[in-house]
Amino acid sequence: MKRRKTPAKEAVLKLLSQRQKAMSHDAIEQEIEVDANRATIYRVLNQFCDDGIVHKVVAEDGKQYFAVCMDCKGEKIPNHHFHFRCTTCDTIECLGESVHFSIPEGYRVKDVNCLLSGTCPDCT
Amino acid sequence: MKRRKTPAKEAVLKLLSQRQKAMSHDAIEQEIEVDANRATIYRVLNQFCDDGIVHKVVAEDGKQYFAVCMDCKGEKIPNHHFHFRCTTCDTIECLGESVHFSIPEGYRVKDVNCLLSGTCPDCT
DNA sequence: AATATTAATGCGACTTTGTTGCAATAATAA
DNA sequence: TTATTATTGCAACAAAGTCGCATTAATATT
Repeated sequence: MKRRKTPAKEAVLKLLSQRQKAMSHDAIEQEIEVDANRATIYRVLNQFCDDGIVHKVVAEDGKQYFAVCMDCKGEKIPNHHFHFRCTTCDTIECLGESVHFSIPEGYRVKDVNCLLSGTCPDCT
Repeated sequence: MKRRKTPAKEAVLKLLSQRQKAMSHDAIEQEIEVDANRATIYRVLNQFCDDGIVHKVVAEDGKQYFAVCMDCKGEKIPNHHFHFRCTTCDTIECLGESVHFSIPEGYRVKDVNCLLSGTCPDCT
């Protein structure tokens, strides 16, 4: 399926690129420059995820956050480092720090999701 | 507010104690020995959380999982160690291993949520 | 043991987050 | 300029949780 360039896609990607942080659908819809339907935004975001342009983090609030992750460009599973969620400005950013762990015998790890939360420097 | 001993509470706590793992509301409702309304189960679980008897983990699927955590008994914020979610049997368990990290200046960490996922020994 | 107090329950309605089917629209290719 | 089909909007839907309110039932009181 070939991809087409559309206003919605451009706007979402622009917004996500400007912010360095992961945003919820909600925040994206509010701050985006174009009017776009909720479904459209989700579809655009999911497509970006599929294409590896954007990645998705699920926070302790159960919501999905999307970001153009700068540090982990290209990684298919970009969650092996810590993320930080600021509960004040409600965004998530990648921290450079990698996650280290060792697990007991018999466990097969397919995904790593490490999220710290609190307040970020901008909100202190 | 004083707490009362009710069938629903006993059943939930019994189930959660038998399993060593965190279960979703859904799983609890299915496996519980008593009939209980969805709202009731959630209220019971949340009350247990408030009382520090049970704790809650939110997984990458965005759902809440509840467990009587054996290792972190008494801890108010019991998430400073890794959790493991088995995507086959759909339960979460506490791994003993603690989470170590250092964060850049200016960040104030209030909560730690580290979840590995894959398949557990029982499901391999 | 009978009664009063109020925590706990069930029900239904509601919210939020996210997805999906379908017809209409609009990028791209021809 | 037209044909192709990716994308969009809309509405409906689904799942996870929460909440208000009247009813029920633990506990305390007499």
